[in-house]
Amino acid sequence: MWKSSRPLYKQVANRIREDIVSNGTEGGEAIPTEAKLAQMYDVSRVTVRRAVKLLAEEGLVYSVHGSGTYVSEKKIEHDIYKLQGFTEEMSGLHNNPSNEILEFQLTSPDDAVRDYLKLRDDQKVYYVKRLRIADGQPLILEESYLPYDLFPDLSVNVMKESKYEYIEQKGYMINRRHADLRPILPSGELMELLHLEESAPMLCLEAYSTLSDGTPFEYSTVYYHPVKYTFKFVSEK
Amino acid sequence: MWKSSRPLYKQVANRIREDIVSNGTEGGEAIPTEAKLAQMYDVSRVTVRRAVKLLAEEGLVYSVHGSGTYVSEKKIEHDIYKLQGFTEEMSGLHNNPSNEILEFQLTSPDDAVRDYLKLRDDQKVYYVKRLRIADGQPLILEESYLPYDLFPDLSVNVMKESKYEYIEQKGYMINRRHADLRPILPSGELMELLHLEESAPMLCLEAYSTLSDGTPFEYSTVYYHPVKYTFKFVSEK
DNA sequence: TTACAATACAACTTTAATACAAATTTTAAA
DNA sequence: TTTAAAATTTGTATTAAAGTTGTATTGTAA
Repeated sequence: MWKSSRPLYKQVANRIREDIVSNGTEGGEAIPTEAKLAQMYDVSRVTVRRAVKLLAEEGLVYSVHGSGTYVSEKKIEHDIYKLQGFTEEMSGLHNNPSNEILEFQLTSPDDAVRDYLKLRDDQKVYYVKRLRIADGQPLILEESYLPYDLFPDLSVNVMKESKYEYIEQKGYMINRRHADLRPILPSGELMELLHLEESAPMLCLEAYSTLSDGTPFEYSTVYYHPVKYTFKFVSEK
Repeated sequence: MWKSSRPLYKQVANRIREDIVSNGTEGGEAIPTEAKLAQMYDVSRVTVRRAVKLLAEEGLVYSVHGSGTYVSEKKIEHDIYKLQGFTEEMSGLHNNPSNEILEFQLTSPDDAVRDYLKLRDDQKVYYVKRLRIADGQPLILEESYLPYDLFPDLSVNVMKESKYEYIEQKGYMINRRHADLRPILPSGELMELLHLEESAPMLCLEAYSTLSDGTPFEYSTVYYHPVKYTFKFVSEK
């Protein structure tokens, strides 16, 4: 039944792969348990495990201890840390980046922000307004609101560096970022800060981010330089 | 030929999601209580809670302690990571979608289009200009170029229905879409077609799509109604 | 020696069942 | 109208059983 020319676990891996495709198993769906696979292909569970491990290393499936083995979702590799770095890279302008902190204050949030961050009335937030600069040119204006209770030791120096790096160093697990992208016409202040000559339409991103337990930890509005930034992205089915 | 299924709580989440859509539950309306959902789907309340938590993380619903779980207010959102056609998107929102074909002709592409679609000089393309309408309101203007060689039997009727459905019915596998999103001010023609009163900035998407073998099969420019359409990212870590 | 099989057990997840706490909404009483 | 109690609903915790993956050990055949 089994050729001995190739390692058995590789043959099994190939059969599992074929079956996943031919059955049209969708992303997120579970494949049979290791015990069942062993029975189906008439091999030992050890061999099945080696085969599954191969497929997992390929990225086709992933195993969850105690739960099962699932077919991977075909997702865009989107690094939440680098949404801004992503666009900078696209424009080829990631030279000598820096952050200029325009405002940094502890304040009471307005209702909209309080709502997004799910805060009680007495909770305060940091309001940070910073200009992101590359090659001496202002490219991005960012306004962020961060709950004081989550980041009691937030400082200007932190915001000059990587915000997300700081958050993860504190042991928080970043989970999702919900963002809305919309076109706007720049205000006078915005034109001044980004050194805009003409009032060309530009992109504005409104986002709130959550930790793995669902707690919102940031609400931010980001304004992108109209000429130097277009959003490029690749979506896969 | 195996039974493969998602975890129970994911199935429940999907059923709840479907029921919200099929029942036409409006934003702000409550969904059944966890106890009722558990009874309806014949699962435990724990499972229902996990499912609801999933939907809450997605942003579809939100729960209020002691009160209930409610459907989030929703604009028409365009999830750009889901490579989804307009028809499918709208049918998910039960908005009675339709397409009005403004132009349909076989022509020789200009150099830019020929370059994107990797065509020889003698190859021709369909040029289709269509207005996409939901609930009687024009929402999207799309200009597409499709190679004649790939779709020799393309017709106006096809373009009145779902383009991507047609492509997949022909046995092609859609793979990627490379897109570039940028803000513009609408032209006079655009304002007229989309029934815009004021010259508000709007979004324009330029994209080319490829099949799984890498063949480009479409180049298109899409203009989105500025008020009714927002672009939504959900990035996960 | 190496690859595979067989077995046993550990660690973890899922689901269920139950009880109670906390917040909101409804109802009833004053 | 105001206040207080009751009912409803979501949030949290615990326990338990069954199922699945992870790990280790030993045996077997080429």
